[in-house]
Amino acid sequence: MHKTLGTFAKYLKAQKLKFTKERGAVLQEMFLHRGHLEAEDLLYSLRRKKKGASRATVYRTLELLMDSGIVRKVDLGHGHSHYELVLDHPHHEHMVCVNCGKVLEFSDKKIEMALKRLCKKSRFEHTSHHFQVFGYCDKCRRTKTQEE
Amino acid sequence: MHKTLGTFAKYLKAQKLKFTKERGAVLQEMFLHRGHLEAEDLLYSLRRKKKGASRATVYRTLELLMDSGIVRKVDLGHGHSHYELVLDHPHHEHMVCVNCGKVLEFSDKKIEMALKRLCKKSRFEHTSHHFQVFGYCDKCRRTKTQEE
DNA sequence: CCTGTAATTGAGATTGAATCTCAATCTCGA
DNA sequence: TCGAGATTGAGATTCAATCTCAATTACAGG
Repeated sequence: MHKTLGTFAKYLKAQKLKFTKERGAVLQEMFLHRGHLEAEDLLYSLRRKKKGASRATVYRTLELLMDSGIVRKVDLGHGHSHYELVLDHPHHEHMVCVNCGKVLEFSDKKIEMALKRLCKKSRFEHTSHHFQVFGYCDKCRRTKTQEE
Repeated sequence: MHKTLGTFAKYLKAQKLKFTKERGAVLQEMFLHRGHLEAEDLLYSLRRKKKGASRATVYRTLELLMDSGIVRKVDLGHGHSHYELVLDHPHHEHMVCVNCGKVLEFSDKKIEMALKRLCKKSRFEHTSHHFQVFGYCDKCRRTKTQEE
């Protein structure tokens, strides 16, 4: 947290932006929850603690956190965004359980290599990608089988 | 088209639903445009031809077309859905140019295999997935380089 | 070809995520 | 400490998508 806070402060200063308690609160909340967080959850979580920040500020701050490389936006196929801390967490993909919503992370060198090769073939300059796999996690798979 | 129309009619009958001119028009429009179509574009395209179908009907019909396996929903990372005909078009992934919006399709056995293996390892029952790659298509890549 | 009924439609309201507006407030460097 | 310029928040707005419900339509059975 301390290090990340420093990164954020440095980023803000470089952009001639200001460090405010609202911005600090949003970053702190991201650390508290870890995992994949929705903007609305973050908003209500802050409200409950009376450390409010308006909806607009939450979204604006998340934007800044992304620009400074502290947070990344995650698409879990829910039709709205989730956010996660980058930290020492390298790029990865997500498996989403369509029954309980659980999210597993994975990454695979073979897939990365294959993608690189495909882009080259299509003369496509890759900048980023999203890969969401949907299905049933171990637990829900078992439950489902019993019910049938 | 004829064959697909038959499939749709059969599906509707089996579900005790009715074949209406609005539903026919939506399916026809999907054939006219091919490629990846947004629901709103489809709506306005129909309106221009006075073969209207309300927004509600367009969305409802797309839902039916998906249930009957004629159309599939595509996530191109735009924050809203696109739709494409399934036809003899097997499953594939998308490369989206962030500059001009062009969409390239690809699919890769190696990636499929790797994914299968990963799911097995995580005891995850795969049902579907979305894979969007963002970057610059050949043309935009060249233009971009010149401008720098 | 009729008819009755259950499905369908469309206009407009509603939802939910996300963004915008702008007057009041706050931050921070000089 | 002061003031310019950044920030905030309440509420309006946008946009995709869904819902509501009265009026309309399709179609199976007679």
